[in-house]
Amino acid sequence: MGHHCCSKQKVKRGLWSPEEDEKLVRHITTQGHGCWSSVPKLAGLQRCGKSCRLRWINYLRPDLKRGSFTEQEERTIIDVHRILGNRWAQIAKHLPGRTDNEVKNFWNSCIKKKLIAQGLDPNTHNLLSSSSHQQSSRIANPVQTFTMDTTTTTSRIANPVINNPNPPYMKTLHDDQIQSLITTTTSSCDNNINPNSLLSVLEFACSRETNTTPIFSSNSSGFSILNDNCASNWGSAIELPFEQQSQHQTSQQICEGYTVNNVHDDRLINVAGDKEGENISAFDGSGNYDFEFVDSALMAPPVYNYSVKYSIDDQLAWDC
DNA sequence: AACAGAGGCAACCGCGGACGC
DNA sequence: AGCGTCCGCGGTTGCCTCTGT
Repeated sequence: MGHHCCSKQKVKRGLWSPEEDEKLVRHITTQGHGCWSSVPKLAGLQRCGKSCRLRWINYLRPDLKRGSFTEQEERTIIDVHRILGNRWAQIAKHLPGRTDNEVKNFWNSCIKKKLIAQGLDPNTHNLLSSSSHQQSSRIANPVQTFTMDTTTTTSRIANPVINNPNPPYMKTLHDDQIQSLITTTTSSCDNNINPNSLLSVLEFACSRETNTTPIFSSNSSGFSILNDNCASNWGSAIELPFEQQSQHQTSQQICEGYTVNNVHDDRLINVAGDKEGENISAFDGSGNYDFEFVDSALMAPPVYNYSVKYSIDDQLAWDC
């Protein structure tokens, strides 16, 4: 069965010839694509509009980056996938010059196997050995909205990002423990967070406060926040001197070993050099990280600060 | 050299949402 | 409100190339 958009006409299928590519490129660069369904006729192609669109987006667009994925791109894909799942188009927005199709293919052919080889479930990013119990219960009872419980937290959150399959601090949380950690309070936020992921909890906390979708990511120097609206965001994390940390914090211990400090502070954070102005991370050299989330659209931004305190052992684990 | 199997990737398919009439 | 069309997305397919025997 052909596409409904082209069922009436005789269309060619399969691989595109260089001549067809040339026709399509010439048409779009001179006329723009306009309505895709009219492109084949105007460009003199025996293809359906859908096929033309796909060919242009995935292959002929001039801003596409060709070649292998870099390690940093791979890490970005993994980190964003952990938050968003198989939303390839959203993930691709974090990778300038890459298409959703390319990211999807790379995931299926390469990253997926790497994660499995590391003992991680590519769907949940949790350890394969411990994920089945939690995964099944989460599917059966999906959690849509959360806020953090500030009083009943006793267990450390497992970190799904790290590669070491058996880190000494890794603990598996059962659902009742997760529920004691996180409680549902709001219906206005549709974030679907993975309560096993510290980063996911932080991501939720920020998005709840700012109505944006910051994506936390780990890298060799600590954490970053990948701004969902910024394609070239990897360079946007700024290290702040730790002494700039706010003096007016209200602490929320989200689990043993981890504290999130929620700061409502009038102090204007210097975001010079950060074009998007969306994220800042600071490291004081003693195992304390401080997140300060700033809305770049505001000149005198409300500042939401998040500190995560953890041991040097944990830092090493993040770095590996 | 010939063949088979595996892997990578481009393209297709079907669905759902947005939009206009 | 209902219908048709278009577009974008994620899942899937199938072809081509590579690698091992």
